[in-house]
Amino acid sequence: MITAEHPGRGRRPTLTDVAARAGVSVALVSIVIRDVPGASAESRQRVLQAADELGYRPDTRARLLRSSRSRLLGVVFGVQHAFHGDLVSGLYTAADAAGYALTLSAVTPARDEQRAVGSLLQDRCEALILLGPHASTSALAQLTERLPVVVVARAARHRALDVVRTADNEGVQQAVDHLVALGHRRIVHIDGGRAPGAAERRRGYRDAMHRHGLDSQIHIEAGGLTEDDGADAVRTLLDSALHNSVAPPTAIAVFNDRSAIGALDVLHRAGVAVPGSISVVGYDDSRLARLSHVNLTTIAQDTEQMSALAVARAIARIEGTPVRQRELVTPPHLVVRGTTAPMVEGSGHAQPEALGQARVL
Amino acid sequence: MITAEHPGRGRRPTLTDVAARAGVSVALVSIVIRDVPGASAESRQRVLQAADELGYRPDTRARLLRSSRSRLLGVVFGVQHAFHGDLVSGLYTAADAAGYALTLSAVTPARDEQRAVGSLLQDRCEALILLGPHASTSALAQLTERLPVVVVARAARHRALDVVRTADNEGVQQAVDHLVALGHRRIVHIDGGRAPGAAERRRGYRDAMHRHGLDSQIHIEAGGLTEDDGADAVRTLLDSALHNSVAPPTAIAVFNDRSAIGALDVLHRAGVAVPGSISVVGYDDSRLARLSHVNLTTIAQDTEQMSALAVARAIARIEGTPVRQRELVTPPHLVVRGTTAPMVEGSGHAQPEALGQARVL
DNA sequence: CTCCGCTTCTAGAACGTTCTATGTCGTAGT
DNA sequence: ACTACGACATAGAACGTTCTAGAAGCGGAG
Repeated sequence: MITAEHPGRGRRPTLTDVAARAGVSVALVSIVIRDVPGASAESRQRVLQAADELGYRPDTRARLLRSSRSRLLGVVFGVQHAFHGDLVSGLYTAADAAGYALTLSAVTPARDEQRAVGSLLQDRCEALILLGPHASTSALAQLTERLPVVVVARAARHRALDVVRTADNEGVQQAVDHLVALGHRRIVHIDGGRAPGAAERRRGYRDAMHRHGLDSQIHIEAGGLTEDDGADAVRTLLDSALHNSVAPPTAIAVFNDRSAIGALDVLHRAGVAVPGSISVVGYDDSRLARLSHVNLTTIAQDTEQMSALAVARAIARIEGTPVRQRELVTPPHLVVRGTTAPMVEGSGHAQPEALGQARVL
Repeated sequence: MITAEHPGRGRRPTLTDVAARAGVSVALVSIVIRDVPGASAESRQRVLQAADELGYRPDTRARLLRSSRSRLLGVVFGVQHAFHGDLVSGLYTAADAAGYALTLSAVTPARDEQRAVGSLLQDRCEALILLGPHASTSALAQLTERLPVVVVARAARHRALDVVRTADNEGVQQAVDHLVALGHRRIVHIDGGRAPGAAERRRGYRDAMHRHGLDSQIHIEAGGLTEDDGADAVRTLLDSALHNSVAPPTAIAVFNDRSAIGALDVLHRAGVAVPGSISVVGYDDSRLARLSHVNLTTIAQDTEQMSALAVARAIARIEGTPVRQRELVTPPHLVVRGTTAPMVEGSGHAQPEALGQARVL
């Protein structure tokens, strides 16, 4: 594919070089390279051969400079978040299909969002796609004065902002529905505290419990978004079951996978069988959840659809297509793995012998 | 920072606009914007104000087009690998400090390395930095005919390729040294099979054991790079300790963190105390290892130094600075966390009661 | 033979920068 | 008073591409 003809690294070949070698004008070479009508089959062939021999590659920057359109979407993502990685994958394919290209700009511990956005602004992007941005809604809104902005995986209510996110409440509802279908009734929610999305997931839990007539069973345990938060919450649950002789839950819907993993860890160490005695559902379908020894039933956000929507929306804005709502909410879906099972008779009752070790922790 | 003066999204302001508003020539504006000598304090002030009022941003592409130098480094990374994320972070800061900019190009399940590289080639990068590339060494070498190529975190022996990687053998040696210093003697290595770097880590294990006069204790258990591989290996170890009444190891040095986590999981479930009965060392210092409930002692690759070296090397090639070796090998370092502890008397001997549950798995 | 229309090709002007060369000051040296 | 010089400013050509307008060639209709 890459011909080794000209090993010299001196100057990269330009249209002029190709034109000279093929014995035609620069304009004609441009026509052939872009594969637009206006050249005979014969010269087309000749030009392509010359280009190949020289190892010619069009210079994107010069190309963009000339044409007012850049067909370029800027993407800001967190280099740490596995979830963003999935989204970026989807963005590439969606943009590709629409004939747009992507420029990535990473947020790292040493490179804040502002710099990431700044570098994209200089790059002639026609729109910005921001994955889970930390900036305030008003700061984001200000950006829209320069170019369309699509916020992904985060809520942001503003008339100028487009938002693509998952229906977090529905996700938790699905988790609860699943657990109820398995026969569970004492279902606890370990929440995400003040994390983005946490409020909505709490709401989803309450609604679902209510819908199933389980209002009396509603129990929200304070959690967070790290493994430790989940671990703490489960310790609290087990302790109160032990001391106050409260019946322990038979199922737990956790705010996210990380927290769920902390929860699982404590359950294992306490000798509580999962899913034998307690079923656990996470949220995110992160890589962690898929690990065979974790094998966590969880709620997946459809990253593919989200990125497709984000790209579509960005392009709609660029091209001035009228759109209905500013907020696109995709449905999440349940991924059943190994941490949920039908409730067996009696397993719902306190099992002192199984919970005995809980104090060790 | 971003003035809202001109909400119109029509045309982004150019040097000409700023020049007109400030009442000076385009060239002078260019001088001021680039902050090079050749403008009076007074007009500098006036130009900057005009630029700010218009919300002017230099157009990177036009800028690059004009100047032969692009000061741009192309980076190919896998969007899935947490490790690459760390490297990218480091690359940004290193490049920044050297006055270079980065263009990222991601490898995703649907976008192979060739495309990632191709897009960078069109972007006028002056050098390529490839993180853990999959392409064959000869394919990589061919690229060097066009521009300097630095391969990171992977071995590649070729006279035209620069390589930055970690001394994998030293890493395992440090792990063994640490364990020996804690009093351990029966130290097993769960290896990485045919994974890149596995052979060298095996070698490091053998050398270190030999250096400590523990040749008779050398025991390499077949592993791999996933959690399951580690789990399987530990099961084998425990089984053979039980059936053949072989003394079980008091410490395990595992190929990588993922495999170590699988190993830890099996140990926990088998009721073997870590680090009470068995110490475990991982490799990579991945995010997983740092999780509080995992808290794995591990070997860290110095991503910061690796990325600094990669950038430095790329720039050296670009600027024609002569360099000594083509291969830069950085030393890894031990990160002591909670899965290693001094060997206690007697803990090295078979503990049937502790291993009893191993068969359950 | 002229004129039209078609296809194929080309010259030359953009695009937004930077760079080179040159110009215009005012001040100081002879 | 003439030159010399530094500091500041500008005109205009690049960079590699695309785009607009038009030229050249050619076959066929009038």
